Amino acid sequence: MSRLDRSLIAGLPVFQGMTPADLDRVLQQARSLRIAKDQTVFEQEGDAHSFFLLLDGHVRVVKTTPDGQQVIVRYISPGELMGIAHALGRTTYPASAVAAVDCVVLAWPGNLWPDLAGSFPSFATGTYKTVGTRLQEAQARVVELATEQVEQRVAHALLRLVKQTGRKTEEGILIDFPISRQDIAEMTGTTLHTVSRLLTAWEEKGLVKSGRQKVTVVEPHRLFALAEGRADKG
Amino acid sequence: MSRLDRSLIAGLPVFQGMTPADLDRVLQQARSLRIAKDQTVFEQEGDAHSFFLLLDGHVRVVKTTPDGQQVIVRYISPGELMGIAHALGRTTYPASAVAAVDCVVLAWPGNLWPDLAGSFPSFATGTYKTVGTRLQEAQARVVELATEQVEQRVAHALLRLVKQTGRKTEEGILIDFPISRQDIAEMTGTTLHTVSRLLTAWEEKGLVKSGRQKVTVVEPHRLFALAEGRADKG
DNA sequence: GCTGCGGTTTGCGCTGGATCAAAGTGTCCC
DNA sequence: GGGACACTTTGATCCAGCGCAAACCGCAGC
Repeated sequence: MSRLDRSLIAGLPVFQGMTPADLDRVLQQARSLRIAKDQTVFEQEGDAHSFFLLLDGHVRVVKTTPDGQQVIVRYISPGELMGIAHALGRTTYPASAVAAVDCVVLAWPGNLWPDLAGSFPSFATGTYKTVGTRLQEAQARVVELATEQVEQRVAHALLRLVKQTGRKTEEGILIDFPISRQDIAEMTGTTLHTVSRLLTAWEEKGLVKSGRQKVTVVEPHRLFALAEGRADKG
Repeated sequence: MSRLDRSLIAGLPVFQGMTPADLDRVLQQARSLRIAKDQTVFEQEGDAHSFFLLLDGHVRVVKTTPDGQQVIVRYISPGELMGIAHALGRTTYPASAVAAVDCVVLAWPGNLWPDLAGSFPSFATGTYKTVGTRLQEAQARVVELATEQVEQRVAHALLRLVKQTGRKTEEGILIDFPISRQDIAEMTGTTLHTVSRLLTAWEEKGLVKSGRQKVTVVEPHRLFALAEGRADKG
């Protein structure tokens, strides 16, 4: 296996405050993996053998209900940790992770966690901060689902994606990986039909442009107004 | 202030593995507070000055939307931590906590967290385990809200309460604090009207008994079947 | 006991979105 | 170039659950 260069991870929030030597030691324990599009990184209910850092690509974290319905919990962007069940004392993954595009990830054996967290307190703190953010996000989504109408929820979901993975183009801000109506529906608890109708309505109003597995937000501020429930003139 | 006895907290999951001397040292840093019914323990967005352990009573954790709608995030039972924003590197509380009945809590200054976590690793681990559980719960609720009908969601909510705070009576399992239709509605993203209709329907089928701010689950297994979406005969 | 208040029940009409169905369209692959 | 497949659009229908309104009830305080 080729040696991993510390420049891969230096500068990431989770590794802040670590010396180059520390980074090398951490990297020595990791394996680098290539995950093809639509392959799973880890499986819901599966034994939590590893935890991961996404280096490149985009990963969908999905929960499946007993009757087969899927809900997209979040998207992971490069530089983020995933599968960190071990850090929270769990032994199975609570969800599945599927590559939305071809990905590169680093994987550490899960049982290494206590060791790493002990040796590198700033790594531990960084991880817990991530967890805190995700807990808060999850609770925010509970509030959203409990109080908002579908239109607002879809608007919020798009804005979140724009913020997380938006890439500026001349048309507006493009969500930087293939995403279908179905995916958006699974993020917001609605159906692909309703999402499709919303997007065409928004497109007519000039808020977004969208195509096959592709969404570009043209006027984020107006979409935001919509998400907040403020009526949109035009 | 009266000295706090370690028997108050010995045996709680979060303090597992600590010596009596350790417990005393931790307790020395805490203040004990009495919170009257409907008083708030901490406020959403407020500066996270402390973290808390509920000794006695029941606390409602509530998020309020900009337009004033409330969502009940969870109920805290005796022995549980709350307001642990500090442990996750946050500086404000993401929600409010309101006493559902008269309560007794222990409060530690928030800035003591790194100190305590450093000195008592098992306390830190215990806390993170709690956080892990809550994250998972929150995600489970996202899935619930995204995929289930109101009837199933309300059934799930009641079952969760029963498990958490149920007290056996001759009629069935009573939820051990005053809870209104409105409260249940705010836990499940519906209206008190719908909750009321559901409860009367269930009462007719003999699944539950309920009254003013009071719910008793008579047949948990049948309610569970309902929550899972399996039709109920009779 | 009566009165007031907060909580609960119930009826009714309406509508946001789900469901079902079918036809369009972009893209990859042979 | 021509399928074929996956994704998307659009129409038509239906109903779960919301909003509104009004009555009802249990409990605390006077």
